[in-house]
Amino acid sequence: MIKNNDNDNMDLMDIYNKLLSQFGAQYWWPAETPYEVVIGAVLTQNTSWKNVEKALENLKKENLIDEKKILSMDIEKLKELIKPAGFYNIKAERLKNITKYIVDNYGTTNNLAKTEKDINSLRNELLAIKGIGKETSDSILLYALNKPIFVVDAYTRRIFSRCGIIDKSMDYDEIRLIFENNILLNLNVYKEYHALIVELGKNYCKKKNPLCNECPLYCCCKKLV
DNA sequence: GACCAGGCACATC
DNA sequence: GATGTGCATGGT
Repeated sequence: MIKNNDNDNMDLMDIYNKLLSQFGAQYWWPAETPYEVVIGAVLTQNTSWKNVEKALENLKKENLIDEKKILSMDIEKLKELIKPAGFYNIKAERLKNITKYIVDNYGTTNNLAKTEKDINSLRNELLAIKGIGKETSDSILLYALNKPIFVVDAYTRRIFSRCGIIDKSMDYDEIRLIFENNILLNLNVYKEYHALIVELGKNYCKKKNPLCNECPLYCCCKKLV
């Protein structure tokens, strides 16, 4: 897929293996329960994970990682607790929205994970919730519900367009399908690949350093510069 | 002080 | 359909 002097025909699985050997397994998502994944997925929208951790810690201190408690609690109190994660007014609404969907239709996130419905049906249900877009829904499907769907985020777009594998103009699902059609259909690979992309992005592929020769994928990118 | 972070909805053209 | 903007805190 990529051709250059250092790596001929590197495909998406080669890149996966390269990242895995560089960074090691990430064991995502960092959460103790599926519902904590749901909360984290909403809180991390356009927000660094460090800030999300502070908000999650506030909720954990009061034993609030619980669907019924979040649903019934005062929204102003919820805003206060998640404030460190930013955008707290809209995120409190979004947490209420998705939690109401879970409780009304499945009771708990654990029950939701056990449903017989296919991935596409579940995805459409999640996308119908106000505040849940594609990345958030797919993060929940993959990491909370253990459904094999590839998560595309800003790092995925940035890194793989710099590598020339995808085009910047491609929309979310086009990019997602490129990955799903070119990597092993394996839950663990899906989980690790996205986590490894984030790890790579945080360390080497920020907006400010578009090309860093320390980057494990430098060999793939430099021909493009 | 500017810029950025594991998005999303909405307005406008 | 593409592009722009508001939402907000905390780290670099």
